[in-house]
Amino acid sequence: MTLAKRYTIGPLAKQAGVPTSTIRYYERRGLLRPDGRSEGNYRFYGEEALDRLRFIRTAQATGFTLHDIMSLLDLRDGTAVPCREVQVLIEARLGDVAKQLEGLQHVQEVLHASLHICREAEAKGRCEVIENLKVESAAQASQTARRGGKINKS
Amino acid sequence: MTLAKRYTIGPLAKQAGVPTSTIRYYERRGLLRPDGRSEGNYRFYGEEALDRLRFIRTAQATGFTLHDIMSLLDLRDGTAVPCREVQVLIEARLGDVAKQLEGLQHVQEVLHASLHICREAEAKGRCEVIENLKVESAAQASQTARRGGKINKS
DNA sequence: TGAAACATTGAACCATGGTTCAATCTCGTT
DNA sequence: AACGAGATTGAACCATGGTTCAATGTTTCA
Repeated sequence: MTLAKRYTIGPLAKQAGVPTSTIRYYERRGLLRPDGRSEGNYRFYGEEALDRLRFIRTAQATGFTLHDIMSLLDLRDGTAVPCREVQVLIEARLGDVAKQLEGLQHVQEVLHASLHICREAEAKGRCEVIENLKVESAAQASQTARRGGKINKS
Repeated sequence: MTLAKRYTIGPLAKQAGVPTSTIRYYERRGLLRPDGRSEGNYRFYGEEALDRLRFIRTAQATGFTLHDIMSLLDLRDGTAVPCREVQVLIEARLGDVAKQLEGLQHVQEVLHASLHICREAEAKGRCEVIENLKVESAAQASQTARRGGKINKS
């Protein structure tokens, strides 16, 4: 059997690249429980905690809210989740993700176009990007980007 | 000359698809001033206000913060348009968007795979989705996305 | 003239995702 | 034993992007 490494909160935080305060916050939010407590009441964590933290950060970076992430983690943990329900959840997620992808791709196009125009205009001393954004914005009935979380200045 | 239409805040809000409270909020934040006030102190707006609102919503949907949007609007309003600054903003946003796209695509793959496995497992009465998610998350280093604004549930 | 619908204000409130603080405890080292 | 680094707690604080409220004023239409 593998002799499990034990992190206290500091080292874990360092490994994961987040402040300890954030880890405690996640714990408050129910996303990450320490494996246990030491003699002197220090939290300790194993490798999975690191996994979990990375999972959280990744999911967050892709626009899931902490709440969503909780569900995902529940799935991962297999917390009494029958296959059917899992499928429903995953399908819902996939729908969301597809929408987000579409939205983002459109955004990317608009930005690319704007940048291009801006660069060209620079030579002529006249910036038309703004006009462009204006037009594009008028052209869109109304877009939706469902969410997005603020993440640490990397 | 074109007889300018005058919106009061309500109709403007309806046209733009945002609550009036949001329009007042934008005003507080310095993003949108009414063209003037009526006899009875009602705000009134012209067509440009609508443009401006749509611009704001679009820019927001593309992940700019209200603060960034202010800059963009200032640029748009300014006679002299510093193209360089616009470019910097856009480039930053493009970087973010690219990262988000990558992340989302990965998530999509993972979810697809999970769904597939889940469906197969269903036949065998055993759900292995969880293990899969676990593995996938471990495979990722650590992502960063700079920001993202929450936008109205459409 | 009166009611309904809409607008005004400032201030308080909300959710999200955290950070900061003060006072206290524990650990590892010398 | 003592020092510093690191951990503990709950509570307060922060920024962002809004929403809600109460009390009051304005418009519109019958």
